[in-house]
Amino acid sequence: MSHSAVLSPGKREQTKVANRQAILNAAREVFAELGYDTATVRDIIRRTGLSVGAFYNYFRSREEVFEALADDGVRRFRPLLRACWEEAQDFESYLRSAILTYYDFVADENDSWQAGRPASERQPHLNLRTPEMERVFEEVRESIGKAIEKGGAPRVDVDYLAAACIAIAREIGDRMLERRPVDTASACDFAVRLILGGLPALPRKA
Amino acid sequence: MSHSAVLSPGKREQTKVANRQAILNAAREVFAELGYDTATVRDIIRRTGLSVGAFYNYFRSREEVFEALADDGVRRFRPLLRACWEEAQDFESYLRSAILTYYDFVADENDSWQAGRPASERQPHLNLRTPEMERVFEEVRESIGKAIEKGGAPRVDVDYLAAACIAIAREIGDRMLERRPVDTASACDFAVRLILGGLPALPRKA
Amino acid sequence: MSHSAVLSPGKREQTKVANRQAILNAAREVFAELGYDTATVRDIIRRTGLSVGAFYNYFRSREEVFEALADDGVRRFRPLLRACWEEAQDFESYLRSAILTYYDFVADENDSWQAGRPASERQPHLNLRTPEMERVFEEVRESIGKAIEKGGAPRVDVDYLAAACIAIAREIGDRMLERRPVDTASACDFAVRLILGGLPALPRKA
Amino acid sequence: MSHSAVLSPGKREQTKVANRQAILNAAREVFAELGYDTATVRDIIRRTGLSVGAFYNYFRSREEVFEALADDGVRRFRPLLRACWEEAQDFESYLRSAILTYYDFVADENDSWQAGRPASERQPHLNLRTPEMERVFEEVRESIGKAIEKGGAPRVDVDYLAAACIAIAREIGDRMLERRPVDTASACDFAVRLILGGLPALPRKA
DNA sequence: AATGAATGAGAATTCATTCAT
DNA sequence: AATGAATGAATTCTCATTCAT
Repeated sequence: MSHSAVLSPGKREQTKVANRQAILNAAREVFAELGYDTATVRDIIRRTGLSVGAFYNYFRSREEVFEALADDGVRRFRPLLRACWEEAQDFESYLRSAILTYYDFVADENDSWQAGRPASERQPHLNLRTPEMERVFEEVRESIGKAIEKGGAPRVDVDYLAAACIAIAREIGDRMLERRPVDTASACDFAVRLILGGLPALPRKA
Repeated sequence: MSHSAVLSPGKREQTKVANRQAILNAAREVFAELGYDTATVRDIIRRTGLSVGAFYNYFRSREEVFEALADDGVRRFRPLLRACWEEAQDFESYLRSAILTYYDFVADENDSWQAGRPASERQPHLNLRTPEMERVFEEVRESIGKAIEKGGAPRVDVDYLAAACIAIAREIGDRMLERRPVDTASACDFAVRLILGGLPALPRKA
Repeated sequence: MSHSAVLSPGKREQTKVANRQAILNAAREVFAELGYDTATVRDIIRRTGLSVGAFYNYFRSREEVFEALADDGVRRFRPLLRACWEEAQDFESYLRSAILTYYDFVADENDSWQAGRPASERQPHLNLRTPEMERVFEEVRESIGKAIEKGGAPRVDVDYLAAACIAIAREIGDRMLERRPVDTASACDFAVRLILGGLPALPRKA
Repeated sequence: MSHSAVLSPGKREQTKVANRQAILNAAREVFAELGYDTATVRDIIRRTGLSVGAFYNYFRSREEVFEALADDGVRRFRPLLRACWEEAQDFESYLRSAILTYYDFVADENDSWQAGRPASERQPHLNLRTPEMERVFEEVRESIGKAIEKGGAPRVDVDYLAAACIAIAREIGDRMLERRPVDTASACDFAVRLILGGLPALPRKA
């Protein structure tokens, strides 16, 4: 309902782009709510107000929409991440800006998913293991790997460390989204301190 | 023919309990290999030598077997975790023994899934996001929360911290299982040091 | 309706065989009435009183049932044709017995398709281009080829001749089935005379 | 772009009549290549450079285009056949000219379907059971019937005979098209001799 | 007229679950 | 209990046809 673009207003081209986007948005939602394998084409189009047939005008298969979704995510995220990399002076500053960028990104996505829907329908436990997010994470993992190698602690098990950083960032991120207000700054601070100094370095609560 | 559960040799005298266990084991395997949504009831019973009908004698639905699987995991894991708790002197010793216990547990599960199957059929990337493991993690999360509150850093954001510990332990655990030989001790060491002291505390590679 | 075997009577094995046969029969009918490409799985199972699912218990795909149908036809027809071959003294006697055998065969098939159905539902124009019949014809074509080469007119264009014999036999056969009573003997006589002596050799009508 | 039927060069100034003809031609091709049931409306219009919508300006349905195609075929063929009829002195001369006319006709159609396409894309087995050809055959059948009744062997089973003549002509015709070079004269000779004198009358090979 | 996106009925196939034996 | 055939709703995808532009 909320996305039904369709039918009358605007030029052909506009509708086309809008419909494609409506399907992508719906797919993002459905996938976050139902999980990758459970989400069906009908689940997706039901939210768009379009017909099954229309779906296949925009995407050749169920697979393809998830591919496109993933591409879409990285395409928007990659440049942000690259900027962090280029502006970073050391590992810490890179880590901090990368994680914050990620948290702002997901907070934003989350907002747009939840937007315009009654509190009763809010999805508290969005599944962040979307194909979109997986791609974003591959991106992050790689850049953390490079940052570690370049920046400082070279004799450490980089594979384990990158995996752990991702895990921390992702998990704290999930929790962050469940709190109100969503506070990306302090979540980021927590994650960075944990990675850099462990338990003793964590911020004390008031 | 018609009245005994035959087919796989050595399962000749399956009692009711044994059949139930056979289904659980098969389900664990199938789920680890195929993933929750992809695994079908027929995939499961095929490995047991039982019939579809028999499946429904032991479990009311496909759902239920996964529920039971989860219960089964915790039932076996909980006592081990409780022992850690009771023997622990401080947060560090608890953390170390809890994580090691978890790593030994999954390494073991993994072994038994892979046992008796040709190297060519080994599943390198078992899916550890089984319902079983999710429950085990809830258990761990809770105990970490309690340990933190009791043991040391009281003014820290416990929810974030427990989540991060879990994330680290789990992710490092996943990576550990993909290496040969599977080295639970050093994986545990890595995880504990990261949690307690962050990057500077990590073990250096030779 | 007419074929619904199903459900209660008889042993499991009996039902199984009967159902498989019911599907084959229904497929033969449907294909004869609707043509190969138009016939759907639902068309077939509708006549059996079975469910879609049951169809896939017996045949792995829509393709497979048509394969099986074709096999089934040849399997029954081939031995009859072989007998003609072995008993034939010359090309004429072979031709005559082969064509008669074929006419008896299709008359029989036709009977069983039409059996037990009200006159109003009789299908006057059954499509004999079923996969079944195509196979039968390949069989016949080959044997005519061999008979020609062996039996007599060696310097003739065998490929053209065999094709023409088949065409004559098939087409006269089609017409024969539309007449009442179905008279295989005189249809066969007509075809054989035409092939062996052309127009002048044809039987005069009373 | 938006107002002229473009795409294939040389079709720039398509009038209504020309578009209609373009669709018919495309349909003939597509049907010969793909078969009646497999050919889709989109297959057809793709070759014309027109749009789906345009198709429905010229034909009310997929059915209708095949109807029209059939009509088109007879409309072109009927006068040729009538000429044969009028010039024929006896049954033999009629038969010979009618069959030759038919062979020239199909050889021609076949040429135009294959024209301007690389040898690699040649369709060796064009489907001659098009609605167009079916109509042509009805035409031929009828005229053969009349020729027989008028010309000579009156006491023969005309229905069987006409059917057989058609069958021979058609089948030999199919084979003829698969040979190189396409030799309509000798194919016609073969068919006529077979009809008029049977096996003994056939031409001997060199 | 021409365009091509939208529609939705219908196709093949899968699979959890039931039930007669 | 055990068996496995039967069921039918649900899935992905296709395609003739309609209709707003």
